[in-house]
Amino acid sequence: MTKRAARAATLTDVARRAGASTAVVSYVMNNGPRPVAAATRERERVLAAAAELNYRPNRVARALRSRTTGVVGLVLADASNPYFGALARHIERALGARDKLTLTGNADYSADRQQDLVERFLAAQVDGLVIVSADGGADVAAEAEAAGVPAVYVHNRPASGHSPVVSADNDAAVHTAVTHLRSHGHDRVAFLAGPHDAGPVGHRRAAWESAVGRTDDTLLRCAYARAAAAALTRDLVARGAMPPALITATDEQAIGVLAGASAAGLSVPGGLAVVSLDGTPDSAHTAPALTVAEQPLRAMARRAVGVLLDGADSASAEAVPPASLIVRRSCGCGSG
Amino acid sequence: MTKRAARAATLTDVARRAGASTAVVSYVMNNGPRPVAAATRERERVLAAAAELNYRPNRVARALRSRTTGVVGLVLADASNPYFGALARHIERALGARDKLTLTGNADYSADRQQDLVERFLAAQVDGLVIVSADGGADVAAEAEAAGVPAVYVHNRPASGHSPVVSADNDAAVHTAVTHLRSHGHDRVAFLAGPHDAGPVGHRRAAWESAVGRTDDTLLRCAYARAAAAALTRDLVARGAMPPALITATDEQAIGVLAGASAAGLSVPGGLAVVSLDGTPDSAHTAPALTVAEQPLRAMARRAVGVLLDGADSASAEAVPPASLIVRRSCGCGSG
DNA sequence: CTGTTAGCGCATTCAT
DNA sequence: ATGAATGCGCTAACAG
Repeated sequence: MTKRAARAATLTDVARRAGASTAVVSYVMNNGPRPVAAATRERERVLAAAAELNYRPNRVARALRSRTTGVVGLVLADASNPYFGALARHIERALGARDKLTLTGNADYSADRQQDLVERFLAAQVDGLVIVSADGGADVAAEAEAAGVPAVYVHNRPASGHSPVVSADNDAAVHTAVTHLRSHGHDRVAFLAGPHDAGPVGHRRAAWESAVGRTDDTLLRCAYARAAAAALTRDLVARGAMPPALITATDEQAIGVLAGASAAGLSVPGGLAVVSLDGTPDSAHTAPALTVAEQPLRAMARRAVGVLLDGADSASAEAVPPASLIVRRSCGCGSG
Repeated sequence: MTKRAARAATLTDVARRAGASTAVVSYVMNNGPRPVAAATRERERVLAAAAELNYRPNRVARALRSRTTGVVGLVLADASNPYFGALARHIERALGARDKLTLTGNADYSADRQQDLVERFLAAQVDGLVIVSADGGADVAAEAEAAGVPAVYVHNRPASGHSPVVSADNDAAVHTAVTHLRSHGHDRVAFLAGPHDAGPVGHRRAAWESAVGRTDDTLLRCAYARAAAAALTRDLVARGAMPPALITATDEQAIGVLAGASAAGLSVPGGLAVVSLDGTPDSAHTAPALTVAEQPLRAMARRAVGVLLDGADSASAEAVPPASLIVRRSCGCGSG
């Protein structure tokens, strides 16, 4: 209780206390754009005054003047989904490394809410926008760019979009998964897709079709939710209709399948071999551990931030490597 | 490509186009604080001009003038941890319902990084701060309050802190878990604690001790990570030292235990009954599904936001209910 | 009911 | 090398 909550110190306060002008103090605080005599700077002057007053530059004022906030908006379909959550975490980290603050918003898979969030972020004068949506939605990046704000899509770009997009190599991932399951002697490899074939996850279903190269392998469908996949699995097991080898479009579904199999008394990988396609951290500690084609989320995040801040052809915009197969127990490998 | 990225329209632009003053336009945009003739407002005037120019109020300028940004800073230990991630999601939602934008930062369990984030958020003139740390750290809320910015701790408050804190009722949760396991006939109930007994999770270990009321029940320890718990479990099973009934301090550990048990061939709940104490969404779809004492994360988030924005005694600051037991299969209940 | 005007805190140009 | 003065876009007091 030394001091009552007083008005925060401003540049003017520091200047007065240091017996200097606001211009000089500004030059000192920003190391430029003009030189300041070392004596003025240190010797019982500017720096000292700033420290004594516990001066903290007001970024709002700075933003108004310099037309740049140092804040980037991150629009997510839903951070509760571990895939998006992990992506968000990497994006926030990459942004922080570039000295940007992250304004985060969840659209809950709603195109309207996504639109609203973008509107708010634009009003907040963000320096850029990273958009991670599940599928569909308006071309909000175009809207941002019309307002002079750069934007990047990650994971999914709406059909009508033309802005840069960073996505994983789904074809390679699916191909890898199919090949691995076949190496276990599975002639037929079923696929658990989403409810509709929209978006990049829907694309995986097409990749599976072309990878198996035949038309009689089983195509299963359910929502991208653990509970839905678990229910489907219990039902299939009860009807004796569960195929022996399965690729799931997402980790969420794979985890649901494992839960359903456990509840139905079906052993994995004994009675069912499973490979998933995201490779989020969650997949490493399921029972049994999931074999996955792991998407390089961190590389995707770094590339997205590079493209956003430096343009698509900058050196900082390193390429995204293909998914890599991580062999664990759910496919039948290992001492399971 | 209809228009090249031009300077965004300002209040002045709208005023000029509508043939009105900036004051009137401001009154219209904000519905106040003074009345405006309906004719001026609608009839081919202000609203029309704003729409034609695609006017979007600059919140930075507004913030500078009104000394309030409409942005709240959320400092997290680590959003990758599903417990914190779920909490963050609820907090963002509660903040959105109050028309606040959320600036999110992850401290990665580092006190230094947490300090740095708070500094940045304060410089960004946030209207408030929500701090979710694992344990320890400086009393950053006090620092914020010294700068005139309200702050709330969620989950954990550092020992030296005096700011409001919203936390779960750990004692009740642990007691519930112990009682349930005993009802399954388990005389002894082991506990898997964290590496040190710091923070609220450490508190759970003390609650367990008092709940079992004896000194010879097994106390296990490992890091709050799935991998650590899985490794510990494999080791214990290999040595034949795994107790038959176990309460884990966190869901992360419980999931690790399940993974370890699966890898080691130990059946749950057959050979080991497990109850966990967080109840994050993840716990519902493990194999087998986890019985948990579920923390009311959503209520905690709402209360935190209520306390932050309206003060601790406001009506909006509804109380946090105790944890509720969710019975699933890992304890031995159900048709497992 | 509406117009004019003075700052909010800072970066920067123009003088010195 | 430094100081004085201007304006970023907006809100709200102050005049009509």
